[in-house]
Amino acid sequence: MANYIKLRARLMRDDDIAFGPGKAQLLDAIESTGSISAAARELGMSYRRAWLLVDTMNRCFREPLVHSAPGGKHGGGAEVTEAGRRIRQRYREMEQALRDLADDFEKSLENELN
Amino acid sequence: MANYIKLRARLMRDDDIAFGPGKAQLLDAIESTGSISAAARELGMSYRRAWLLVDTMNRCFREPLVHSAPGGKHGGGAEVTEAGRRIRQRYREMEQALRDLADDFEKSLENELN
DNA sequence: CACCGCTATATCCTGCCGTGCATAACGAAA
DNA sequence: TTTCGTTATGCACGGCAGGATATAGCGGTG
Repeated sequence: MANYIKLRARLMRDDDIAFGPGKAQLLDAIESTGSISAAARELGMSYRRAWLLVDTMNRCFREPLVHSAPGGKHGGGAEVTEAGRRIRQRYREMEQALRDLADDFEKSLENELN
Repeated sequence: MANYIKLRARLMRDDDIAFGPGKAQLLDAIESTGSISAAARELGMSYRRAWLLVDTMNRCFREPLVHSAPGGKHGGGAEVTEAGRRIRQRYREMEQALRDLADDFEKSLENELN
């Protein structure tokens, strides 16, 4: 039996999601593959979706988190900027702190379950 | 501009959601109205959905969180059990602790936004 | 200078979640 | 014993998020 607390923390800017778990994961994939399309393939999502996530991130923050360019060798590509890495790290730190806290509560709720 | 961190914590039991923010709110509404259907109306959700949420809760936990009965005066009704109140309170405490923690991180992320 | 893989964007299509609706059973009260 | 509002459950419809597909433009490299 897999009993656990599923957490989700999203940084909202008005009505759109500036940052969240999916976007953090996407930054990882872009960093390791060097392109949005390869990252999308790696994560099993459509290029459309990946591009929309990147676009939303870049629009929400002061500095872009991903720098991308068409053309060039093997067709340009994309890279995670300094700001991107910084924001991702802050987010991950928050995620970890939330996780630790949730785990403290987990047992007291879990032992009420079947 | 409404910038904030949206949090969601769900207690999972295998594949179904044993408890979460919607179920906590539903318990409140059942407590104040005395029936599942009135609670659903109050929250603007379908009776079907409300009933499914109650059913999932009751199946996941050792003791039922809601006791319900058909028939009777004005058609039976439903009430939140002692276990229901206890679990809801534990959950709310966790939610509050997570909220406080997230607020600490909020500013360091928020001031990167537009 | 043609090729290639990528970015960028629009349009169509689909699967899923939840609502709406319909129905049956229940049991206290009048 | 009739009435009434509820519990309990199934089924068909609709909205919408995301996938699939199509197309155009870009610019190093061979």
